[in-house]
Amino acid sequence: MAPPLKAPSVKSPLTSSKISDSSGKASSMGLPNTNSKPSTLATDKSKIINKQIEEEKPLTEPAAEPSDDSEDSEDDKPLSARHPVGFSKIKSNNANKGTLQLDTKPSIPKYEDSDDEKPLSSKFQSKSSTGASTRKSCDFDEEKKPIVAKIHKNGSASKDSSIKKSSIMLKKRPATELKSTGHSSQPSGKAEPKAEDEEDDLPISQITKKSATSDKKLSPVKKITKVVSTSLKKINKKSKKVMKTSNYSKSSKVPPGSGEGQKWTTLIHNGLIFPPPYKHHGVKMLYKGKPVDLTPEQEEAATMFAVMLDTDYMNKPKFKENFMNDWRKILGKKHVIQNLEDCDFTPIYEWHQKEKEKKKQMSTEEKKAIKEEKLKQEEKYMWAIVDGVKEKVGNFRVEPPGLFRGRGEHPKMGKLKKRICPSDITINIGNDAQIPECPIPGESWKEIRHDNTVTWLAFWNDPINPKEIKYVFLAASSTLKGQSDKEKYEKARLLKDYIQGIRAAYTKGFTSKDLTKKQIAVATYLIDKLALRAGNEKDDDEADTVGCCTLKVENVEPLPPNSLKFDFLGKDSIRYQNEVEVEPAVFKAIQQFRSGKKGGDDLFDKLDTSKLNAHLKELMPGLTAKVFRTYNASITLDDMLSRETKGGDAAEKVVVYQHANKEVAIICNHQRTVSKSHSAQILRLNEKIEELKGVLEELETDLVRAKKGKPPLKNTDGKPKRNMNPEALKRKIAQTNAKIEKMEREKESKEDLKTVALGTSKINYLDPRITVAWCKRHEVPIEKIFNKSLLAKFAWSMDVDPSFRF
DNA sequence: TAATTTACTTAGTAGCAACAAA
DNA sequence: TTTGTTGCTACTAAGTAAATTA
Repeated sequence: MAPPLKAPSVKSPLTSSKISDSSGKASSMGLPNTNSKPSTLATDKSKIINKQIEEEKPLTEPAAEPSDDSEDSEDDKPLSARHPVGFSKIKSNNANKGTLQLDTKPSIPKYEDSDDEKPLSSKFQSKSSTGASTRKSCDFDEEKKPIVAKIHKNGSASKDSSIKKSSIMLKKRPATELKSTGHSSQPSGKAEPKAEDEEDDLPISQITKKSATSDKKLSPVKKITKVVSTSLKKINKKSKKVMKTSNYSKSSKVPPGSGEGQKWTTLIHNGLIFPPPYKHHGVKMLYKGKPVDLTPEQEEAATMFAVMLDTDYMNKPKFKENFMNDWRKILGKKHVIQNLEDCDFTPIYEWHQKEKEKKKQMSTEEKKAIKEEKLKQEEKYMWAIVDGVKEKVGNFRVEPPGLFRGRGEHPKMGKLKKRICPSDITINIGNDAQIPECPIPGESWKEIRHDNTVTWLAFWNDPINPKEIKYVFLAASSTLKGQSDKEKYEKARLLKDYIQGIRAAYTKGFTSKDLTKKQIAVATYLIDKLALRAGNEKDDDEADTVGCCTLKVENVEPLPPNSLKFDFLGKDSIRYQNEVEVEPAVFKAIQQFRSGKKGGDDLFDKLDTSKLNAHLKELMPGLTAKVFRTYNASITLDDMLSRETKGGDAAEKVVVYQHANKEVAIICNHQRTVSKSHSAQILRLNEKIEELKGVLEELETDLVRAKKGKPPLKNTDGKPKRNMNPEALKRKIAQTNAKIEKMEREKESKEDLKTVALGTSKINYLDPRITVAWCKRHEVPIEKIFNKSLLAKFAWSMDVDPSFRF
């Protein structure tokens, strides 16, 4: 049996003082191999065959069959034989599970626990309508009904305001009408019937007719070509794309595919809101102890720096250097301020603190009034109407100027992020929609596009790195985002059918004579086993972080006989530290890849993400490196929930869920910095526990006395205590014990999770249908797991069949 | 084929509001 | 009522990956 893996420990350079490896919660780092149930192998194989017959989908040959013998020889082995490590925890449990019958209904997994099979009442469905993103017509709809236009609002329960009525017609597109990928979320085959029902509100013919009207009598295809008129250069490409998807126009009911081609037919929005202009405060900073006069522009930059005086950035010379270089440009060469060391920003800092304090001290009414005023100003920017559906816009506020807060050792940290003007911004909007008024008088947008093959509403070039683009997108609750979210999970589910073959293939590749093939095999293994990111190439003007393909020799240390010690900075400069036993062939391969290289050389010198992904695509259609993360995260959740959910009340089941969530977060190395108050909180808990232990001791003494018929001892302050009978004392002792235990658990859990971020995986990696179906099966209110935003984001998953398994 | 551009997803955190405990 | 804690949201940086260009 492989030794348990160490959890990646936790130390970002930026925060190194705050974080330390919490635990070595060993078992948790094991590779989620739940797919490896021997029993499901056969099932999966039959699935592949069924799918191909049913869908006439030749696709890429499922990698499940790299060759007949390889399949026989590999798949027949328990997965543990091929992945002796990393499976430590889950593997052993799975070993007991190998009794499933071959299931002829491909997408309906069988359950060991027959209770699980019982679909709960559909009360759940109705519950989902309380979520922020209901499929029901909202008040807004009702109001608009008389004007044929019906806008379905997606993504918020907040009050509506009017978006200017447009010449185009509005129709409903419920989120449940997401494009089916052939892997229905409804194993029962009743895939998303709701959409049709709801569309009944508006007869198809009517919709089509309206669309035609809105299209100014253009035939749909013509119209699309017209809408897609970004630039002459692009017309050919776009037309091709459009042709591919043009059959959508047969019925407006079919939402445009999100994968490629057309994303929308009509798009209306009001542009963006800009931050208010800078307000000169006149507080003078000191230079060599003397107050300095600054122009508003100079003062603005000084203030940006001053408000960061209490951040970690002040300990970063690069931050200060970059700031000073940019500030100097504003100050001018001859300015009295010549170096940062002689600057004293505290007067501005203190002024800012006072302003914050003032704000805090405002009465509730004042705060409310300000909030309402802000809402009033922003309301019109908050929404877009996409194909007649009112959708929330994600980031409708233009980013304000400030100092760049790059993470880790970012070479550009501290640089001045200049103010974005309308003339920096390109707007994307429907051809027939009114072009948003530029909110700053006398200025105008950089460009207006009408590109319906993209989902962004606007963009500007990042002032820090002009090659980078900042986009304005719809919110996560929007239909468009929901659709691609669902597609993401469907792709990950598809990997389930191929994973055995892929694993067999890369295992073969470990000993390939072709070095590129060998590196691809080992890299894929690491991505699968350790959930590493792909690792794109990075520029020199970014923080020096790596992913799998960009690992350096110094990041992976072989520890004989067959372990690897990983230590590198990944995304966001979060440190990944892990020591893991690997297959001997992998160990040997890594040694070979390292030989003759220096520490800073690429470990996989024959490899980059495009080569890797090109290879993965040969194994499964659409497969890329990141799919493994989604797959391993979701299958781990599904597996852990099914194994660990026992009886008990909802609260106990929520604990099971959180435990599974935590395992996934650890696998994905999702970290957070330890909160400033963490140690104080632990200290306080310890004090309380000690106090309770004291009480317990007294009670026990009293019990002994009470049994002898003696009165209790006096209190610590000398006062007499109430005389209780032994039974009452026993009850009290039990209560106190329970309290102590609860606090101990609380403390343990707090300590355990202090560096683990649970939210990231919930938002991005865990198929919400697993959660929703589990909640339905076990009568756990979904609100216990998903907050309001997640309910809105995952609206598309709410009607999943309770029997759904990933 | 490599480099660049484009479009999108994934990520941690600051700040604040809601809630709980004292 | 005050203070501490928790959880949510907005924010924006930093990834992935495909398409396009040189």
